[in-house]
Amino acid sequence: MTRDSQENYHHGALEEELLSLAEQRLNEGGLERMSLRELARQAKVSPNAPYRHFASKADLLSRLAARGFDQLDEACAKTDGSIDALGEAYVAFALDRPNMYALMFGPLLADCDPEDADSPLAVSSMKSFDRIVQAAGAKERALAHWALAHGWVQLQLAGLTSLDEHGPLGIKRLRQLLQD
Amino acid sequence: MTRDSQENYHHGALEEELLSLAEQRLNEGGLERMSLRELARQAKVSPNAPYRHFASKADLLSRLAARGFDQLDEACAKTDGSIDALGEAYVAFALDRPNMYALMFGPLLADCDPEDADSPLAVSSMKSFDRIVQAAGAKERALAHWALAHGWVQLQLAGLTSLDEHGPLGIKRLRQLLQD
DNA sequence: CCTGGAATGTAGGCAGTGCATACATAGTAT
DNA sequence: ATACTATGTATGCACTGCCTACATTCCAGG
Repeated sequence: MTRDSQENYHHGALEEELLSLAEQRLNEGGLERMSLRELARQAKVSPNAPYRHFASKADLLSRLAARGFDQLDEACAKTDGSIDALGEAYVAFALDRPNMYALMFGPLLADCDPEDADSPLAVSSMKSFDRIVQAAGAKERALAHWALAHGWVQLQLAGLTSLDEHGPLGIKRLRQLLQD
Repeated sequence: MTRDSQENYHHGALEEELLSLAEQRLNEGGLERMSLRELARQAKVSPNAPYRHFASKADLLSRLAARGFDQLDEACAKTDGSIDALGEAYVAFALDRPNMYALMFGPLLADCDPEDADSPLAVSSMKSFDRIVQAAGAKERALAHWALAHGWVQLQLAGLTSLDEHGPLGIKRLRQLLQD
């Protein structure tokens, strides 16, 4: 190795930068076009360097999803804690970061769940769930509200809601429509 | 080419077999492990043969998703047409074919929607939507019911519902929980 | 019948990927 | 100073989607 390369042979904070780059790339482009090799390229590092910090690509994505749940929880923490306010913040977050939201509720979540309960993703997702439970008062009620918000988000992201001529719907309105 | 290969040089129904194999492989294994080349291998055909029937892998998957919507619609058609019965059938279908359901509501749906409205996927998904609208009586009401059912399915598939100690919830119960 | 084009298959190759193994270098505790 | 560990590089393998070129088969119009 040459002399001057000694100064940056070690990156110093590769793990953080990789996650940050991945998040950026996820929010702009999408999940399909993201590869470990390209992340390494952007971090100006060899193609295999990421493997010193992440066991696999799925591991990297799992960490990223955990970060997403943390951000979601942070956004929810800024509300007054009522179910409606929480629902608004939840939907706004998902619509603002559709790719991140898709990743968070992708196959990674279902896979990691049973295996080890203290993986970053399991921990962060549970924290989000706990907040919803607290706002709803009971687990079953929390599940119901979560299901409605989640489904509503998904339908909007899939473009299925372009047929409502009566302006944008809110969660409260959806709940009303469910009562007749 | 040798003499005996003349009899099966042309497969005859490659398109249908590829879709069928893909569906099978999707329902068993999952989407990640499915590759065009492997489908071609299973159909005993050259790696590039699929490209005579599908413009790309995404095209194949889009066709497969359309098939999924057709199957969903078929399952819904067997009910009495009430919202509750339709919801039950909907949820049962999704839980029975989780990977197919995930594909149907994956990025392909959002992508194809605006471009051309008569792609197989757009046509089949709209047909499903129309059935829900008819059962619900109005578009907005249909969207609300759809969102609840869809979200509930997703939460179950993600394994987030393992915390309900009070036995399995139904959609009707969920709707009750939303009313207080 | 036969013949020319369209449909459908094969052959080979390219760029890119995730990942395994082996090796080099930098930081750190003793 | 020296051993150890963390972090990076080099090389390579098997695989993928997809491109271009070529071969074979089917089928309609003379």
